[in-house]
Amino acid sequence: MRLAQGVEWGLHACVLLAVIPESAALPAGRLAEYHGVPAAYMAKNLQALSRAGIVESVPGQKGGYRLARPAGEITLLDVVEAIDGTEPSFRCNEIRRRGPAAVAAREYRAVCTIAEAMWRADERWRAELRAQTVGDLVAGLGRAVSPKAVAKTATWFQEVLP
Amino acid sequence: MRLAQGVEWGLHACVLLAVIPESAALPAGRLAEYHGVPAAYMAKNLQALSRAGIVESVPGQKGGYRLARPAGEITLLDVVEAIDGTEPSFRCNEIRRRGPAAVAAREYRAVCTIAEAMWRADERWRAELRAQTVGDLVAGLGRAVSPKAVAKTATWFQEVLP
DNA sequence: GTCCCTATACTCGGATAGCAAGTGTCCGAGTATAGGCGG
DNA sequence: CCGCCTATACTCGGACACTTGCTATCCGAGTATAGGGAC
Repeated sequence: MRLAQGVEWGLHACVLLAVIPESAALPAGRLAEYHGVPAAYMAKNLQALSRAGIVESVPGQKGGYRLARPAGEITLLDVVEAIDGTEPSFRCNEIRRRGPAAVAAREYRAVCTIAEAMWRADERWRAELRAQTVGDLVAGLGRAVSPKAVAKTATWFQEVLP
Repeated sequence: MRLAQGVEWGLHACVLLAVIPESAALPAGRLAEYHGVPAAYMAKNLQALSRAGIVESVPGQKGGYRLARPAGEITLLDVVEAIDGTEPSFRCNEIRRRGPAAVAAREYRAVCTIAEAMWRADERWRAELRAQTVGDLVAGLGRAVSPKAVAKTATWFQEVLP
């Protein structure tokens, strides 16, 4: 089970968008440049975030992307589901209804016990992601990233932000 | 993010192996037949379970597979990791170290905040799977599966078990 | 000097190839069994 | 009648094609900007 690569990029992009001035917008190319990833693919993932209403796009020259709502109201689950999809990781194919022990469909009222257990674990995973927001990540940034990196980022901002 | 198909089959297979007499062994072909799935692919997954020490194989004629230890000591996580692998769903590529804001490797002592959050969610998922055993599934089987299906399974057992 | 218009350059958005991993399959090595033979 | 031996048939185990979905890319539609011209 592997989460899509774009989830990592989407999360980093959201964090970066959360620390720029609220009125400014950062184009996909710049976001890709900052993270050292292919611009075209980063753009694709940003489109997914846009469709989900997490970021909003500003068209035209000097346009780009910015957060559609405060970072504290964007959960990690929002970002993950926007890029990776909402369906649970475990998909029940009801194989219990096949083979020699199969009985009439009427008999299968209770949900498959195995699927139930797997979906419960899935829900735990989602609950944890739902409990944390992009704002929390930004708040914890001070102790996690070195002052030098902060300074270089600030310099980069002055270059790309008008 | 999609869990491998084989996980579902492996779990169902373990449940079935848990309800047959302890000394008996069920070949891969029979397990596949019971669940209505391709025999060759079911065999592949059983091999993974065998490598992980969850089931043990009995070679030769009248051979097959049986649980390597009591069902109560086989967690769902054991089965999932045996088939789907043990690496976490989120893979951190350290993209923070790339691009114009990158600094010396020495500065990145703290783990990436985003990866930390994702891995914590992953651990919640694993903890939930670790808390439930194949034995628990078997215990809950009585209320989940209809008496008719139980009867048909018993009949099938009499055909395939010597 | 101010306002309006036009051309530009930049942006996003969706449609299009490439590749890796999961899915599905096959055949060979090994072993417990069943039958036959000899004592 | 009993024990041993051999041939058999069945099992698992690993190596080989194929398909789906993620990865990566490109080009067209749309818009705010910047510059120039008219008043």
